[in-house]
Amino acid sequence: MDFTPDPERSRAEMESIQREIAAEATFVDAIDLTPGDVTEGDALVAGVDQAFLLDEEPERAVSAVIVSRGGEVVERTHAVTGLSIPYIPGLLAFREGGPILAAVDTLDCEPDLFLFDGSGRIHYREAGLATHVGVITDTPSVGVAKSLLCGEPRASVDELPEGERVPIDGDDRMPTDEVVGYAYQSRQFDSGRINPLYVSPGHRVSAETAVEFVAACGGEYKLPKPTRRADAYADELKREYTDTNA
DNA sequence: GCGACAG
DNA sequence: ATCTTGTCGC
Repeated sequence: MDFTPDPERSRAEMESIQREIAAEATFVDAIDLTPGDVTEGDALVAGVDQAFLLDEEPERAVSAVIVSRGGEVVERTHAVTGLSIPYIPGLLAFREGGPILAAVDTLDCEPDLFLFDGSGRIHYREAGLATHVGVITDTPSVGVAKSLLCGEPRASVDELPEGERVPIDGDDRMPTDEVVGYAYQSRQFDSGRINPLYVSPGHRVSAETAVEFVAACGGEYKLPKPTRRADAYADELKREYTDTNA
């Protein structure tokens, strides 16, 4: 089945495709590597993020991918792609999925795990960006979002101590009651007012393991290092493509 | 009609 | 996501 994000689809078709993707997705561990392998340096982890050129017609996206192993960057690549549909909550993958795949396709290596910025199973149809791209590439993937799309934290997420996590249960807007992800406080300074990350399975990883992987990636900031690096790289590229054309 | 809503 | 410098607070 071809799940390539086609922006020309009608909204109903996109939603239908997402249900098919969710059916194909695996929300249990189906990966050889463990979070420990990330720490030990035996896993190739790819961080993916984007920056946008919105003052153009059509708008363009700069998709950046940085692959590291044991904290060392081993490859980085990117793609600049035209965007055809606006951002619609729940349909993010149809706007950004194609551009991301364009960048991933230019990769020389084959990552063992992808970290996407956005949701995975924490999605109305359990098919967020991380799940969509994870299923298409059939590669283990994790979604790392900075805010919650849907689902209900089992407990208050305010003043969550560093390193702690709170399960996110599926709510009435979702087709499941299971734990679809975790609120995870990667960094916390003095008083607890920093929002946690919302980590969810993309494909071939369980919610529990997804958080462990994010924790194993480390980093001195809120975002896991692979994501932060991709973030910085995307911004750097954006500056380049802003003043020039090619 | 009202509220909620990844990036 | 993006527009944007300095600034309030620990």
